[in-house]
Amino acid sequence: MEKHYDSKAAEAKWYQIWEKNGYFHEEPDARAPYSVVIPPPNVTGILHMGHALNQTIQDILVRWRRMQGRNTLWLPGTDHAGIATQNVVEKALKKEGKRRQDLGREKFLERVWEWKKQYGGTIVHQQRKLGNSTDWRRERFTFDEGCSKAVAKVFTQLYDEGLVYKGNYIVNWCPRCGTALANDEVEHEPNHGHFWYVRYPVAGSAKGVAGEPYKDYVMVATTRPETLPGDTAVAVNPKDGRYVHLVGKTVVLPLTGREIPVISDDYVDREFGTGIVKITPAHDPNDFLVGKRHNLAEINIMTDDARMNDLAGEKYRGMDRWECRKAIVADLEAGGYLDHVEDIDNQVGHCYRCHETVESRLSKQWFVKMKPLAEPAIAAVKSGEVKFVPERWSKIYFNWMENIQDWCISRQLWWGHRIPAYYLKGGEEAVFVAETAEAALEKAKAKTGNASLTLDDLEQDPDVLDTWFSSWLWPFSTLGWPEKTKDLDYYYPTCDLVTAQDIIFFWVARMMMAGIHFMKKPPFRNIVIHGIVRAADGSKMSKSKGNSLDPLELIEQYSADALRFSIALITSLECDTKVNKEKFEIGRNFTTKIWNAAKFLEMQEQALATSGDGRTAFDNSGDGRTAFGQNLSPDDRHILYAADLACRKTSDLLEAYRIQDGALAVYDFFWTEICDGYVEYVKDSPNKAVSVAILRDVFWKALRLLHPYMPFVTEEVAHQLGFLKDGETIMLQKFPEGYSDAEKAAWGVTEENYAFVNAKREATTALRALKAEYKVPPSAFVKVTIATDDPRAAAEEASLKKAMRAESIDFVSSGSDFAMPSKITGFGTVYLSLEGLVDKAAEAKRIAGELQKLSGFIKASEAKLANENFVAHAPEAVVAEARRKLADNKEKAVQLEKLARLFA
RNA sequence: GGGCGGUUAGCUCAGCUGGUUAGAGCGAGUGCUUUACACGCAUUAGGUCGGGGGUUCGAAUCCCUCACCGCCCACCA
Repeated sequence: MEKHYDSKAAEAKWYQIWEKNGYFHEEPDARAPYSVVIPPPNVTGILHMGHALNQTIQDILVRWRRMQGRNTLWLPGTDHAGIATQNVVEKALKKEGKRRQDLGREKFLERVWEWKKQYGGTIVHQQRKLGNSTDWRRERFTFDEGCSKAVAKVFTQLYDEGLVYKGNYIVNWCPRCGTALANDEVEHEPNHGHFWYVRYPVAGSAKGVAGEPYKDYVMVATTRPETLPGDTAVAVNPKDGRYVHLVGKTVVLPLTGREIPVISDDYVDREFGTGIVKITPAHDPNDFLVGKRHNLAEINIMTDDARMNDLAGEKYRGMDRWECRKAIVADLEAGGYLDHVEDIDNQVGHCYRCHETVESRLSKQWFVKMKPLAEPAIAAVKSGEVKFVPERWSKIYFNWMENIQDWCISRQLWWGHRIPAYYLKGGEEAVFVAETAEAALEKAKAKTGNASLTLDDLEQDPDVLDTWFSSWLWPFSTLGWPEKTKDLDYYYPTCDLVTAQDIIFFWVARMMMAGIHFMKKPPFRNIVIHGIVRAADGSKMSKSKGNSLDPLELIEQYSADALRFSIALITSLECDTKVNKEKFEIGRNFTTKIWNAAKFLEMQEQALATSGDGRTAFDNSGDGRTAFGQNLSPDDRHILYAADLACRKTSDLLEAYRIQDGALAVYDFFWTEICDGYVEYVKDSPNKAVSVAILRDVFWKALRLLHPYMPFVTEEVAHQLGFLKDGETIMLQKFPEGYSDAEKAAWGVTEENYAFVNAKREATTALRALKAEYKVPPSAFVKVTIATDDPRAAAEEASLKKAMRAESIDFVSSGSDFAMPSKITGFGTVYLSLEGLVDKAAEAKRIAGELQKLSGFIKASEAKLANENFVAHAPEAVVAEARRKLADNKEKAVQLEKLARLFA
């Protein structure tokens, strides 16, 4: 093996082999399936830390299940991302001095498809760098032919069921993007604005004095004076004694002379502003609802790009909304209508894409009625059919689902699934919804009785559907729906959905609804929610802030395995993950450790080969284990026990989605048990051939346990060490399950032995600590005395001598008594003979401190044991443990007192 | 305003349904070029588990309350 591991070469080589050999791809068969669909990243996207986290978790689960023998599908793909993609292409056009309108719809869409062909694969290539074992042969795109068919079918079916409707509605409108935005797509931000207090004269009021043109008026406070021309009422609270007498009267709308009614409505907050609100149904969502309740006219005074239209009045027509605000305020002031202005802090909505201030606007949009879809989706989680991991997210899900609003699904874009609704040219009244234009034509003929209609007489709705309208079908549209395919039959419902908390509403909840409605089964069994990757200071990573880490750079610097393992180790499903670059050194260091340990094993085997022993004890057939013989040493049996434990633990933890704990378990097994523990033993093992064979066996187990976390280095090492031949892959090896009871019995692998060796190591640690405490150089050979009654102890003399760097070890019975510094361990009391000089005063002081601490513990334990209730109620094991601990501490105290006398 | 989390060692976090003297990694200190590995080995020091109350023989863990931090939803004309 080479001195250093070349991660780049290994990653490039193995990924290509895996993909080419079709290891990521399976076909339905008799085995149990394990399927996962990837949350499709935007086709415009580039890989960021969020993807790295999300996909690492999925790949760990997928590779683990595959090794368990499940028929595994991890389906990749991308999202066509309506606005984002259109923006990218429009930006490119702008550089050529063109707008999309200059090209026209057809040509523009061609441009977008061209763009997609050229750049759309970026993220898909980047994902390969992570080592994702996604089935690229089944890669899908939300705007491909199959997904588009599914979308048309779904829209049509929902329409036929009365769940899709077209309505006049107040929507959030982005004047720059020229499209409606869902509530979730509006970002509210604090704004320092103004409150303009405006007098609306009561109709018929007499002229007033100078500066107050009318005697009787109501005072309205508004933050948006530019919408004034659209007012169709002013409202007061019905319980507001100050104003009830006005209800039913009319006031004159300033600057227009139009008379509008005073109405009463609970919506008005008596405490806020003046308690009188101007009602502009066409430009405010709350006013819109008030208007509906009171049958008010809806006067839309703005154009699509937020300029004033004809209805705003001759003077303001064509002005942009902010200009108009200035003009109207000036005119109100000039006319004596403006009473005063106050500063106010409020929230203003912005477009999540372009950050333009959102305008509430009346328009015709398509909606999906959500209540009937939500109910069964709530029930599926309530019944436990679908589970959230961690469970607490179900609360958030319920909260949203139970208060669900209708979903505005139309978008005024060109890039997206065109709404399959058709109108007769020249009239918008009659709508024909069908999956194809031809089918719509048949409907039109039937409805109108006009058999001579042709496709030319129809025009399709110009709008497209919200991107999520294709994403919510992802778990089944990608498997072939609406066709009845084998894949659909076999892989649906999927098993786990892994995603971040931020798209529970956008995506997860909607997939639940669509899956249940169209497939009659929820789309997945477990919804695994992980946190968000944050910068070291806890803030969100963003390119503009410059605090984001680039996974590709991290791979370049530390390797893909390092990135994956580090992420797995530092990420808990419970909370967000804060990362900085240094965190990835954990994985990098671990990769190096694995490589070096492999080199050690190789060297040991080569040494055996030249000495004639060869690799006799190891046989890679079957599960790679063999009878190691009957006379294994305690250390041999110890590592076998540890390996057995690690296998069981890792599987159990992964089963519970405790990916972090699983990573820690394997890490600890490999580093602490194998490298720090067993490798040190193997170096001087009295029975090298057997010990090296055992090392080889547990090494192979460890590699397979690690493979889901670190696919590349495990594959490379498995081949380097000859665990696998050319043409084989670790990906498809069996995930290790631990040893059988028969094997463990034959080898004498027991928990007692495991504890015994741990105790032995504790004795070594204690001795080293004694050396350090008394400033004895670690390399110095010392005289050691161990007081113990364990009959197995003396047999460990050789290995202890080596580990302790002891010149001699005297084993004596436990009652013995020496005035030497000592430590009590599970192995016995370890004494260090101090032949050198020690600062007596300092030692006495230190010992006194320790004694004090110890007496505190002893007092506490004694009190505990004197407590009848404790003895009566606590489990026996706990009481026994307490007694033993007390005895230990008392013994320790006795030793310390002796030592104290020595230094006195 | 409604909802959900969090507060444990200098930092990032474990600690599952209450039970030894509360753990890990990083960081810090000290000592080691012992031929797998300084991306390493050995060793040491750091915490009255946010405050207060309660339940219990026993609370980081359960309950109440307060404080602070974060996120989500709805938003005030």
